[in-house]
Amino acid sequence: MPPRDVTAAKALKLRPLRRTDFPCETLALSKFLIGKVLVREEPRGLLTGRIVETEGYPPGDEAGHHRSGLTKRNASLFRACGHIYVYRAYGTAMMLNISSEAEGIGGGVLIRAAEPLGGLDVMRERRGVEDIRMLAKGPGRLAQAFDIDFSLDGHVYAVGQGLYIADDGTKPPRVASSVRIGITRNVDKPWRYFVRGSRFVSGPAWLNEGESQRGR
DNA sequence: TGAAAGATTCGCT
DNA sequence: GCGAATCTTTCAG
Repeated sequence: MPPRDVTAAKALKLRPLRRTDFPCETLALSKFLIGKVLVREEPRGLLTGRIVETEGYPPGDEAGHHRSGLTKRNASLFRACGHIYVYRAYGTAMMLNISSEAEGIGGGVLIRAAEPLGGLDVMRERRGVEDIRMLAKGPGRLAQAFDIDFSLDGHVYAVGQGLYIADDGTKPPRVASSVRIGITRNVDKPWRYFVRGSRFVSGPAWLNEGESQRGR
């Protein structure tokens, strides 16, 4: 008989994706994840949110943590695509990534923001805010709302491991791209992807209107 | 062993 | 809207 989590997911009409369903290429995976549902399994129930913003850090990208080769800290980025990489930036914010290239090649996708769908009370309690738009808008907030920590780092992505991605059958949203946020190298590469018009996307408003509407 | 940088967030003006 | 807080890892000497 299936675990309770799986039953609950079924009730939400979620179809958990397997690791083999992911495209094994950084930018393809970045776009693929937009519109999918991030699911966190925890004792109090399922936390769910639709992914509305990602950033790709392909092999050779000077802005990626894998730029200086394999180290103890970034080892997860060099694992086969579908491994979870978690790290802390600026001492306070946790970031959730998924490795996106073949074993031995450094590359990853950062999940930057999500639209909360289920488990809102738990998220509000963790985040200490009521506004639904503030629950998972930005990588650090998303990680806090979904209780992401180092215990997930290095795990192979798999359904039933506490964290997975699902498809709820909705049509893929219109995806726009822009330059990435918060980096100092390769700042001109348009490897950030987001749902145009979503209020749950982080970053300055002018960046989220889409590159085609910037007027130049 | 020390110094510097970093894929951000929060609070205050 | 702007500036400070915070901590781990990495690189250089």
